[in-house]
Order: sequence, then C-alpha cells, then structure tokens
Amino acid sequence: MRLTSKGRYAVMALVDLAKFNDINPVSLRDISLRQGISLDYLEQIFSKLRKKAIVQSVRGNQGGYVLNKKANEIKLTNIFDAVDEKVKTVQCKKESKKGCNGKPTKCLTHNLWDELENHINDFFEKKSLEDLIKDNIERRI
Amino acid sequence: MRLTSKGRYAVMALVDLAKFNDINPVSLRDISLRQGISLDYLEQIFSKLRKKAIVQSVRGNQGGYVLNKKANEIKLTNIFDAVDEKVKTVQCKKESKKGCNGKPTKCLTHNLWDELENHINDFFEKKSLEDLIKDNIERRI
DNA sequence: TATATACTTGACTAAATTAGTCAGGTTTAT
DNA sequence: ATAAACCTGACTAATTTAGTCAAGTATATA
Ligand code: FES
Ligand code: FES
Repeated sequence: MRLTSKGRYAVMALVDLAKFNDINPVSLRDISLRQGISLDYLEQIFSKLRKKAIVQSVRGNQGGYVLNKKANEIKLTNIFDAVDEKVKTVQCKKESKKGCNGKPTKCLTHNLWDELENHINDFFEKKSLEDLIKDNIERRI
Repeated sequence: MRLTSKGRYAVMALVDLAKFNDINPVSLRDISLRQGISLDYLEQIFSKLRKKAIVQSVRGNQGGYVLNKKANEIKLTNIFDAVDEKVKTVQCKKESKKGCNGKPTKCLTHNLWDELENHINDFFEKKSLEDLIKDNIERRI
C-alpha cells in the first residue's frame, strides 16, 4: 500500500498555496521552486483541482492560483478525490454483486478490506487544510 | 493507495487455513481451488509465511500447512510484514535526515503522512486472524 | 498594442511495480 | 516405487506511476 506522488504533491502544493493565499495569487512557478515539484506536473494537478472547484485561477501577468474555499472547508478527501488518488482495498468491483476471482460470492476477506477502507477514509475526512497549516506553524515555533 | 493482491491473498489463504487447521494439515492445492488463487503464487506466499514462523509445513503425502501460533496471536501486521506488504506513505527515506525531493529538510506534509501511516498500522495491529474467523462465522449465520 | 508571464491541454514515455507463470527440483507417507 | 506435496529461483506481461514535452491560449501591464 503506497501513497502516490500525485496525491502527496497535491497536498504539499495546497499547503504552500494556503500560506500565501491572502496576499496574492500564487504562481505555480513559485510553488514549483519552493517545493521542488516539476512545473509541468503541477499544471496537471492544478488543472484537476480547478475543475473540482478547490482552487481558482487568475490569469495574466502576476496571476496564479487562489483557494476557492476557506481552508477549513477543504478536507483531504476533497483533494484526493480531485486528483484521483483513491483508496482501493478490495479486488472486486464494489458495485457488482460478483466477488473477486470470478466467484459468485464475496471472498472471505471482503468485509475486512471494506473496514480498512473506511478506516483510512475517516482519516482523510477529518483532516482539513487548515489543520495542516496550523500544524505546520506550530512545528516552526 | 491500493492494497496489493499478495497481501490480500495471504490473509484470504490464512483464514481458509485456520478454518480447517484443527483437523488436518491443509494443502495449498485445496486452498488454491477453494479461493481461486494460483497454486504457484500461493507457494511463494506460504514460503514467506513459513520463514516468519506464521505457519508450519507438513511434508509428504497428505501433508500441507498448519498454523504455527494460535489464531488470536496472529495479527494482520504479522501477516503483512511476512509477505512484504508494507504501508508506505512518505516519499523520503524514513531514517535519513534528508527530506524528499533532495531538500535538506522534511517537506511540509511529512508529519501528515506519518500520522496516516500510524493510523493505518493501528488497524492492522488490532485485527487478529481469530477476529476474522469469528466475523466470517457470524456472517454465515 | 507588444510582450512577457502564466495558465491550459493532450500526447507521449521511461521506469517501477505487480501479479503472476514456468521449470525443475526435493521430501516423505503409503 | 511413486505420487502427493512442498520448495526455489528465474522470468515475463501487463499495469501503473511519475513524470516530460510540445504547442498552444489568455491577460495584466508597460
Ligand atoms: S475483495 Fe470483494 S470479494 Fe474479494
Ligand atoms: S515525505 Fe518525508 S520529507 Fe516529504
């Protein structure tokens, strides 16, 4: 089980953005330099974030991105959902009544993986961008 | 984030095995047939489980595998550890003092991923094979 | 209005990982 | 003797990841 860098970068970039959010739009170039993330990759990520209304873009010179909601309204869930970082613990298609390995019934462990998935999603549901920023400031002091 | 099939199969197979454990050694062939997992793949998995003393092998005709500990002493953590299914949320090497992306310090989100990792591992730490079997029997009734 | 800055899009690719397969053993109960 | 079962290591196809690259479009400001 590993977190992909797309999800990791999305959160990193948003924390960075949130810190400067009130002053000016933040350019991806700045985030790229500060966080060491490829600009092209950031563009992919922010395109998705914009489509899900997590950020807003400001075009033109001195443009960049701004948060589209308050930091406490943006949960990790929303971010991961936007960049298609999804938690997948089961083998079978969730909706289908068929189990994994082509069997007609659910496998012995299906329930367990469902529980695990919920357990993980709980974590994402609870953490907001605001929490992360606070945590970050505290650590600096 | 996705669970790999190696981890998933390891648990499936052990639940299956645990159900017949008291009667006879359980052959991988039987598990393979019942659970729809390739025999060759099961052999890889059980080789690892045996090396970590989770199961014991009984050779020869009518042989197979038996649990090496009581079901309530086998945690998911032990199983995943044995088959190298590990939870990896951070980018950086944990031990090294260097952060990710070649930076000298930890990134903005390192703490968060650490928390996440602990959160997930808690789940694995709490669940034992016995829990799974009980859960399985309950669902049948 | 020229132009630099910044966003936007889509296609492409190298590397890594996963999910096995395959071949050729060795051991032991009957 | 022999068949059932375990054991080992190498190999591979498919998938996923983590980006790169090329070619734009939009707009603030001098
Ligand atoms: S994981 Fe859903 S049936 Fe096996
Ligand atoms: S994840 Fe550890 S420094 Fe970025």
